[in-house]
Amino acid sequence: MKQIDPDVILLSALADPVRLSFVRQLAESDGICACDFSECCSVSQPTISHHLKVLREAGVVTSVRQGTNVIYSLSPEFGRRWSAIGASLAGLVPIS
Amino acid sequence: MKQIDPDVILLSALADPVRLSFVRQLAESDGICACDFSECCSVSQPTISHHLKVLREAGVVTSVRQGTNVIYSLSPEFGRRWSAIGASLAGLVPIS
DNA sequence: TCAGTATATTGATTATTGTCAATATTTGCG
DNA sequence: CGCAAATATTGACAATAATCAATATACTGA
Repeated sequence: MKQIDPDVILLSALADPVRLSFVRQLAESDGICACDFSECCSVSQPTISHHLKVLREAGVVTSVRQGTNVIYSLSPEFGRRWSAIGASLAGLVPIS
Repeated sequence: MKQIDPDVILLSALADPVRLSFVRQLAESDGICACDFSECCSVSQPTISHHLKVLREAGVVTSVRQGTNVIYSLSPEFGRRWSAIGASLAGLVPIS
């Protein structure tokens, strides 16, 4: 069944050890070259590219080209979306 | 690959449309009988039981028996865990 | 204890997802 | 243009997860 609920898409994007590792790295920096993700998780270049695509389509990350490189960053909307889901699921206070 | 990261386990538990629907319902109430989840998602009783087990083992819900029924509730720790993950991934302010 | 109801488990099947090798595309530079 | 480097896509396969039918277990009340 293809997902339509954007929250399920977002959660699915994060629910993978490789992708969550990527996001954790991105949370610590202002932008990471796709080529630098290969250091962490012993997966192939196509697999890295695939995971980054999943994160991008879920709205977790954004990307910009710089020459032959592509720089990935956390999406500026991600924090707000996380907060909103937390508000609806656990009664947390959403970001205003 | 079996998951060990508890955050991946938590996110995986939520990253399913049926389970997220259950959690949304639980967020609106103080406790729901397992038998009452059958109304929403047109899945069989064993499937409901399976999904509730996934949520329980991930720490999202807790359960208590009341007679032949089992009442499920959101785990009291869930909000804090959500908040902590948001803090680490998106720089959100964690619950104190 | 027995019958009835609710929930859980087992086993099998199907659907989805992660992974890689091979290849294509994009970009910068002589 | 032609080459090299970085990233993306395709196609195939393996691993994982969702689902159900059948069955087992737990509890209540007669």
